[in-house]
Amino acid sequence: MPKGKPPAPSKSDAVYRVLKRAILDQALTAGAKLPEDAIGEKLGVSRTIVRQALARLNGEGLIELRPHKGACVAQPTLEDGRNIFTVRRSLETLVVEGLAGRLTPQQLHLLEAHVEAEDKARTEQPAASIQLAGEFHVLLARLSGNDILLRYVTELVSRSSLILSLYGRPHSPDCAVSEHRELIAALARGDSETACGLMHHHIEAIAARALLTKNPDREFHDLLAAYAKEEGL
Amino acid sequence: MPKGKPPAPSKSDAVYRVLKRAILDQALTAGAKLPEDAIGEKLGVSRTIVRQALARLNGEGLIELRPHKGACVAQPTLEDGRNIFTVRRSLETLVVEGLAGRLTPQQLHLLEAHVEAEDKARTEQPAASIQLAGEFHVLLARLSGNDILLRYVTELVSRSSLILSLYGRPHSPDCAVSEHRELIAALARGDSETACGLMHHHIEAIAARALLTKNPDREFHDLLAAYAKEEGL
DNA sequence: TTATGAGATATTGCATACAATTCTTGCCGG
DNA sequence: CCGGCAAGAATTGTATGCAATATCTCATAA
Repeated sequence: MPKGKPPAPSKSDAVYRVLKRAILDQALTAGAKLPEDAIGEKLGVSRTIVRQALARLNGEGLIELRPHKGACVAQPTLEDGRNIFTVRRSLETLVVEGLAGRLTPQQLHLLEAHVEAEDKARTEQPAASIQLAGEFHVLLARLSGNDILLRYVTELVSRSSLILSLYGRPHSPDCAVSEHRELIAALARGDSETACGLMHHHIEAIAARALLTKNPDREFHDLLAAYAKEEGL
Repeated sequence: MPKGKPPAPSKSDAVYRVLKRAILDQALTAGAKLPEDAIGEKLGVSRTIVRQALARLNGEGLIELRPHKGACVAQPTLEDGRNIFTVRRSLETLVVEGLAGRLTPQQLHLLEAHVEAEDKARTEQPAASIQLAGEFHVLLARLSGNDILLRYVTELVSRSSLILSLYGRPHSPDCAVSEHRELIAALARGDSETACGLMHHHIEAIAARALLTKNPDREFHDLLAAYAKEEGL
């Protein structure tokens, strides 16, 4: 029986997951300060643990870690946003390219069930909708069987949520469920060409929705922020 | 003068760089144990610092971090190797796609100077040759101006070194300098199509050289290792 | 009123001490 | 001679304390 061991539910991991979820749910909005002490006290662990979690989140680009100034939820610039979606487009196209025509019936069922859940959430609980949409892309990457690819896609999807919260229209569903359905259909019939094209445009559509710059001042703000960062301010 | 501040020469970073270099230079061969205490003593820092560096290296896939059992240099499986090169091919093609025809004369000169250094090192100090070949790819990614892309390519190039050391023919130059030259030429004349094709095949060639399985037993070994890992052994 | 600067406060950087777990060694029984 | 077991050693996981740095407060002077 392939049981392995319960993967050592380390405290650091727990804190990491809590913070990540809080960020993705926008309970912690972009730019929010993340003092080690306060977090540790709230969660009942020492600063050591919190520090590890923060370091990991920093590595994944979800928070920024300025020396002697503490951590805060990352505020990706518009350029970061564009870059993230550029890489996402490339990698997720690679995912579907490897998946077309190679999905087992079980895997197809998994995907369809997920999309159905998305559809249901879309009307019943719009909050979870965003999360589910992201998880669809992660699920696709997982099915590719390529762990490295999975890791990068997961990271990029997470960061996309930040982008959306900063520049997207509030509460806009970031993925159209219909596009997910079309994609699954193309994958099922092994039409790699169409599937890649669909994913390509799907990501473009997400990027378009996410990079709306709901606030015109934001561009200016980012421009300044970029210069400020170069000067270490 | 855009000076910024001296980027806070944190001790953790220093240890991280030392260990990373040691791994990439194969001073620490794959599978080598990395006891926190010993490293800390050697480098004159506390375990706290070493731990941070190890966590970061773990995040980048250069070491493995087994709970309560310590860290060791990662031993990527052949499948990991294939996955890494698959993603590299996709991302580095994206790099040249964005670079074709957009390189300034200064940037072109930088690339040519680098290749020249590679060529010189190829005969004079074959050890540095491998490192320089990797840095060429990182340099290209940097010129793309896409920070996310740069981060991923850097990571993948590093991990490729590990793959090469495990499965490649010893001391084989992992990049043909001539291929780098052709690529630069295509980029200079803005021939995106050709440049992408060249990069595509270049990565394929690297993968072929890196995944030779110089030792036939290795496949078997990896197979066992994969199963063992599932059982938590 | 505004700008400046010194002191106070808060937060991070780092090292050390202790607890928990795993690995080693040597003994004992079969 | 071999296998199992228990005590000890070694190594990692976590918490805490001190030092260094940044931030804030507020008084003082132009």
